[in-house]
Amino acid sequence: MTARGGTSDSAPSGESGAERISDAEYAVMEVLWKRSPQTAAEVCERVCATRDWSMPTVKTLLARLVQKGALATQPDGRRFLYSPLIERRAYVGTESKRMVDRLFGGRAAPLFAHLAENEALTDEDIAEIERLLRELKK
Amino acid sequence: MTARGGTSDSAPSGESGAERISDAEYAVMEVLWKRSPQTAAEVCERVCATRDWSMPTVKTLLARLVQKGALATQPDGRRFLYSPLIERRAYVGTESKRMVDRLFGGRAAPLFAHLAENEALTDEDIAEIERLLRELKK
DNA sequence: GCGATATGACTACATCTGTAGTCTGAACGC
DNA sequence: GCGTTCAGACTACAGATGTAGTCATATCGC
Repeated sequence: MTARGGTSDSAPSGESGAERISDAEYAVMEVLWKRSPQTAAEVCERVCATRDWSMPTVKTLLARLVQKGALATQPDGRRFLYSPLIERRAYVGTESKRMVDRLFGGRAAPLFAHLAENEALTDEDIAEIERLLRELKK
Repeated sequence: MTARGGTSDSAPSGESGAERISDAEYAVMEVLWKRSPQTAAEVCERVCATRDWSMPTVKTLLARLVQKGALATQPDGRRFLYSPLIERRAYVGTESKRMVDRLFGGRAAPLFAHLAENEALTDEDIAEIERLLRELKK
């Protein structure tokens, strides 16, 4: 939740460390969750045009993610191959829960009400949610 | 909305300004959404013990929120009475959507899948969501 | 083998956020 | 009226984040 806010106390994925992954860092993680390992240059190819970043920016973000324990490095000649150390689903789960806790006191129904009101639910979403609800009731 | 991260571009509630409300600032807004107008001292009474903050901290957060356009001030003698300029529901809606956009590509069903997996859905939530689904299908 | 180069290491700086201290003066209370 | 006090205004500082530049060097390629 984007309230951005520095000194938070949640782990990137609940594993180790206590740092958060920032928006910019998350964009880098997304690239590597899609495909890894990759080099810094490869990551930049995928993200620099859309985000209007330059290579030094990506390198900084990668280094910070390594520092935070979110990425692993594997030497490959003069460069590193970067791989995620946290799973996307774990990260997404933690962040989702954190937002629900923060904005909705941990309750999912109010969140759903909000999304429904704002027409953020497609017919597909509805069908999928109904399917999930059926499974939950088993 | 959590990835904390400074220079974001979303408005507190889509009204004016381009600043985000941080976690700490949000705690202050919550107090004033519950009851306003209130003075800085009153806000501190409600939040300083639980957050282990002192009065200067609250005053800073209030001033920043005023600067961001999220709070209005009404002189009352030597002090101000603070009131929200943005509605909680608007803020919560924006933040929810932002997170769904960011983590789930704007789709709500995957979010529910995550919450369901993590047992974040109570029986009450499920019943409520079903009710909302029924209304949506009308 | 050697010059070129890519890339990590390191640095820079502005802004935001978290937390709090200091000071002044208008309001307050006696 | 006057001393006191409270609270806004202002300041401070550390850490996080966004964005990027510089440099040294090991690897690369010829």
